[in-house]
Amino acid sequence: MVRSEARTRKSEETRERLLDAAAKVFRDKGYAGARLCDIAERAGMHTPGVYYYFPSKEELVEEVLRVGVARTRGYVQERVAGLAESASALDRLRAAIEGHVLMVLEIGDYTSANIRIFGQVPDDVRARHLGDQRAYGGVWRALLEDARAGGEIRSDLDLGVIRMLILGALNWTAEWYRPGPQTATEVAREATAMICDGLGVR
Amino acid sequence: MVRSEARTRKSEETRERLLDAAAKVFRDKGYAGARLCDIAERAGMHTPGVYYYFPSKEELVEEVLRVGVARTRGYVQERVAGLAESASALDRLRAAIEGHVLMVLEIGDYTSANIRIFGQVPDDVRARHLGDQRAYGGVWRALLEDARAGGEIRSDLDLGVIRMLILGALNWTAEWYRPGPQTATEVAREATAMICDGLGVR
DNA sequence: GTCTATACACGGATAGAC
DNA sequence: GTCTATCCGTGTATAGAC
Repeated sequence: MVRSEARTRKSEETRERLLDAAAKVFRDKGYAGARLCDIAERAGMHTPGVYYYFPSKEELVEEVLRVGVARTRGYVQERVAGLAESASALDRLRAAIEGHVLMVLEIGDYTSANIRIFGQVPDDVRARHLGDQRAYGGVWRALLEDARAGGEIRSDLDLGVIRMLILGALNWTAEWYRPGPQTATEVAREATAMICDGLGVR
Repeated sequence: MVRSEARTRKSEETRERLLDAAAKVFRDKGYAGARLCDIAERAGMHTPGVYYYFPSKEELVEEVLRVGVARTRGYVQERVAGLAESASALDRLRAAIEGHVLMVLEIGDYTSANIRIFGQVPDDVRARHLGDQRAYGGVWRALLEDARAGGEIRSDLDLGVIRMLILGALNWTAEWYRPGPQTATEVAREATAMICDGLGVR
């Protein structure tokens, strides 16, 4: 019993190493450009070893996508929930923006992988993943609608479009940000400033 | 002389058909996912025909990238230049936002292709293309700095980061927008509203 | 200029030993 | 569980006819 548990744990760890490696390689090379041998090597094994854990490249990428949204949603919700009761709806939106940026730039290889490869995976994989994606979109929809209901944001905006513009600004950071000139927190600060308050002088 | 000119013109047209096809296929499938046979078929020829016009897949994608930024920059600058003399720096920024969005969503297959595949092409192709990309970035840098110099936008922002956040919000529309609920012009309007004025009530 | 035929390399996936 | 060996489909690229 103990032995088999230990074995299971080791297997669990290897599977995770493999997923971690897959997230990084998919993010860097894209779906079609990522080779299973690159992923295997990064996880310290050879190509066929992958097939002990996942039946195909498609199922591997699917799991990366799934973990990506799940962790992102969890982290963003946690940050929003961690605010004081007195926080305004706009403050909650700011917290979500900051959380999402930190996941993309610092914490989440799975998050950045998800962002970069979602548009490249085979149609059936993307179709199966759409539900998870929409659930995360729902978090943002609620934040925006709360803010509008509370009169904290303008009433003349199409919140569906605004939601995608916000996520676009944040997701695109995965394409250009390199640590150095600015920290991820600074990028998040610029984002909340522009999105909530605009560039124009007040 | 006439004969050879006619031949050259036809060749020129075929080359353009091929590039048009390449832009669409690269945009839809990504760089690695795009097959030369897909591109050739869409252009009404067979795979080897491609090699009469381009020596390799890399040089083909390079040309698509080049045309993409060139046209985008041209169109955006044209729109900005078309404004009345009395236009403010913020109005000029709004015109650039609208122009860029229209290129991504309606006019420019090469623009959307560029956006979606730039991060996927082989390193040497991307390196050769960086100069063009930066030149277009310069257009936006100038617009933002003019606005700041004129006191039309807040002085506490990092314009380098802001520039990338703006382009991110606009570029990401290529990932989610489908004609239907909103027109491209409406998306552009939401973008200018959020970016220049912010979500918060004034 | 564009075709058919084909060389050639590569990457996903399987077989079977250990 | 992970290895070596290998199959096989696919995609870039070339040869050479028309």
